Amino acid sequence: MVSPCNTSPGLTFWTFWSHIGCMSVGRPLQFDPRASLEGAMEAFWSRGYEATSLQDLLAATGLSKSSLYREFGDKQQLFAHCLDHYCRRQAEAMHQRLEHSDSALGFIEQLFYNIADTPRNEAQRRGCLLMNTASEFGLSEPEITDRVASGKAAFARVFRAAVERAQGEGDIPAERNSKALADYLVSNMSGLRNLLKTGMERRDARAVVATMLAALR
Amino acid sequence: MVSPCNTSPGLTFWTFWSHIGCMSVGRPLQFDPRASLEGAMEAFWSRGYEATSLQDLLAATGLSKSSLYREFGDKQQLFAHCLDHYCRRQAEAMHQRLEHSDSALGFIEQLFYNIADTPRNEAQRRGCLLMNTASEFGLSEPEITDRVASGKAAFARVFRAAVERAQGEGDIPAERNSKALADYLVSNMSGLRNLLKTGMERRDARAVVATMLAALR
DNA sequence: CCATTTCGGGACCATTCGGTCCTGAATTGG
DNA sequence: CCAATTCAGGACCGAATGGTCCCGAAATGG
Repeated sequence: MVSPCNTSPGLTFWTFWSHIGCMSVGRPLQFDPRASLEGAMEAFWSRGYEATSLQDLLAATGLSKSSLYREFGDKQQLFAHCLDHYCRRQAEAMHQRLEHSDSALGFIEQLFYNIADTPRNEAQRRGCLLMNTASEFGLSEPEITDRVASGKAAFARVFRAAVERAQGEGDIPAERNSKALADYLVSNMSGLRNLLKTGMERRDARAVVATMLAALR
Repeated sequence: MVSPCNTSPGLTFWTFWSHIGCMSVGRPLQFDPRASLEGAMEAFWSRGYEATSLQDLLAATGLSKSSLYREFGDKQQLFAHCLDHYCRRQAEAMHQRLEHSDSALGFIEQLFYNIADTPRNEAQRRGCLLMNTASEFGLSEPEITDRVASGKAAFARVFRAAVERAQGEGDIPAERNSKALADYLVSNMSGLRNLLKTGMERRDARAVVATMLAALR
């Protein structure tokens, strides 16, 4: 009986034997867990949870079935990891873009117009994995619902920071409730992306964005 | 060989023998096709397309497997009928409520606040079947995509009528583009309902609605 | 070179999937 | 009562589902 030592970054955990040290004997990982996770995320993002089969996941990750189960557990656990990864990645990217933008309102505007400009094909108009998940699962699976809630909160936090910076920059009235505006932006993000899935034209989408932005002033 | 005569209202079709007349010999329908369709619609509405099994549909319709297939065809055809039925029913109900409302803007406000007030449980926060479908299928299945597009158009039409009436009543500036506002309302309907699926509190949802309504003025 | 460890692939599992079809019962008009 | 018709239920189907497990191969530290 030896201290379990998993070399995978994401799933490593430490027992009370861990101070002994983790001797890496045996065959090392032959794949990049991050890349595999990313691949699975892409698959779920494109097709949703139910419609993504294990076959799809094997193809997307490049793993064998046994490797996938050993590394990520069952389908739902893998999905949970993908969702977390997506939210962290996406929220961080938004945060970065906000930081490097000289106008917070400009950041918001560009973000939404970029979404409105999404080309009209299936591969690109796949929505937001987080809100897709909210739509598919709703409040049915607590395991998922919790992650969706915290993911949504992460997005809202970035939006709120953007709103408050825009208020400091004089682009949004200071008396507006930044939390409500942040939720409003999340709502419109979801709504707009969903509308794009109905096949809406680019110019119509841009008109919706313009209308939505008017509420910020 | 006799002229096929289907007593079901939804699926009746006429051959070139139909002028002979449709003699209703044999055992008549033992179920109400409308009620069965409604039941199937409820099931799809609650669980989505993929997650709803034939077993679920049999339970929801009260039909035997053979009856269901004879009456509605396969799962996807049944779903298409349910989606059409939902859009017709829902758009008509909205239209009625608009007609009987003395303020078009009030109609819009009440509609959205009612959504925001949806109790926080799984059964009630199941979103809008149309937008759920857009989310689940996206642009992948042409058969579905077309229906989603026309369903969305039906909703937008009601909203547009409401906006234009509100403009006539002086509640929305006449120079605002009613088509863009209508799409904006559809977008927010979808976004708000999706946000509710993340477990959002009632008061936060109402704050989002208030923000969204501000864009109309 | 060897003992140890974990790799990857696939055989195998029961279950469920959507879907077809057969059969006896039920209900009709004549 | 009979012939005609179509009902409802379930047996049955192949395929695919998510998931487990075994085994030879491979890569390690000593």
